[in-house]
Amino acid sequence: MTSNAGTKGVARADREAQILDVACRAFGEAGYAATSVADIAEAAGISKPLIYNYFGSKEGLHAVCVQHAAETLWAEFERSSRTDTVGLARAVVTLDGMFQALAPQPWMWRLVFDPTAPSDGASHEALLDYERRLFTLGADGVGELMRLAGNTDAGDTSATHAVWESVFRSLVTWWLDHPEVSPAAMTDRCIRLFSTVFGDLDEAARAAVGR
Amino acid sequence: MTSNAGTKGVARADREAQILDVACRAFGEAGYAATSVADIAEAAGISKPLIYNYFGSKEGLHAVCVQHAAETLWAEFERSSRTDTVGLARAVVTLDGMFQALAPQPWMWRLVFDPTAPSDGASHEALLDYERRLFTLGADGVGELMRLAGNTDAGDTSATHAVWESVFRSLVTWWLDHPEVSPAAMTDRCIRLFSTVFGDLDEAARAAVGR
DNA sequence: CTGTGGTAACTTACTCGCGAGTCATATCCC
DNA sequence: GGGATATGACTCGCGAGTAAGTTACCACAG
Repeated sequence: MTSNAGTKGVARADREAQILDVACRAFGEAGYAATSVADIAEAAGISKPLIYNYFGSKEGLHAVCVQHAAETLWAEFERSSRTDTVGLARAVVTLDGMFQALAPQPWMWRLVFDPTAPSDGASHEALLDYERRLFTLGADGVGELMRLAGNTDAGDTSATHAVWESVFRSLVTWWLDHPEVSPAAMTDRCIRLFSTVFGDLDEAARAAVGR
Repeated sequence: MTSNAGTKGVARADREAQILDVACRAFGEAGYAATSVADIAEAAGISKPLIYNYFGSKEGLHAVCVQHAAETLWAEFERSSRTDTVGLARAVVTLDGMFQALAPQPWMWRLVFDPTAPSDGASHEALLDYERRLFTLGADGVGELMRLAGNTDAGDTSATHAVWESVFRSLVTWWLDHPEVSPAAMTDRCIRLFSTVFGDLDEAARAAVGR
């Protein structure tokens, strides 16, 4: 009986890309802690040592996954931030962009907000860096709104920022838990919710996302 | 050298209570996954097998901890729900009660909302039961507000409920991350934030918590 | 009031499985 | 032949769970 070892004619770069793709899904769907390297190898149809050859360690592979996911999400946040909208309109635009970006690869979200991710090492650094950038973006928006509302207390602003990020996350998470809802329908829902809570939205909000 | 075995004159019930207390802190502060039974035994100044004698398994111990914590939090939610407040006033009362209940034992919160808790078994059942009860309570409040606002869409109500729970959780979490803020100061902060976002609060909200 | 047996409280020193990480080796292509 | 691609079969540590034995307390017989 012949061994299964030996090249299969797949170049390293291609194999790395394939492993990365499989790993992103696995880490994103099951979480870092619940995913073993053997799981990923099996899902990719290769053996465990190949992953170690190419990525060094489980954490090294995770770091690359996280960087990829963070870049994807960050690109979307940045794009939204460059529209000339403010306040709730800006929020709606950002949510709408995120729904569209996540539709083909919903696991990317949980990959970035994985509570079982390691709390040190390269992947942790990548996440911290992403969170810092995201924080700045969110803090700008919230800070301005608070100033407009006449509240300049630092603690209040900090807490409001935390609440806003949490609202954003819960809307995305709710959508991820209801996969039958299209991105457009979810954006409409967000507009309705904001209208219900804050009163009718500025026309700008609807216009910004083409409603 | 003599062995260390043998009773130390501590009755089973007392020892169980002591282990439970130590375990609640450990699970609540580090999370279920990151806490080993040996850690708990060491923190309690006893040996691992004693825990197995009394609680059967790590998960069995966790189940008792979770039940204890859920009962504590639930008692507080129920108490708040029996006040004759509605809308934002009710929210403020509930937050205020939770801050006061958590002040002497802040780890109880993360014990209940631990993302690394097991996803089956007795402790999972206890958490599901708690969440179901909590869900009903929250759904009532949110549903009524949505109806008053003229929105009866089931999906909208479901999403709003998710957002409200997330807002509640993020306010508590923010407070837990700022231990220098007293419960009373945090309640004041919540009142200010709600006022900033929704306009001035009904006097009822302030009166309900004695401001 | 003093042995004495039974039981509850307690520990030391293990087993066992799982998953991260490694080593030696095999096959293929140029 | 030599380097890139690949794998089977390991080691190793950690944490859950256990078997077997040790000590202190207590009820009761003498």
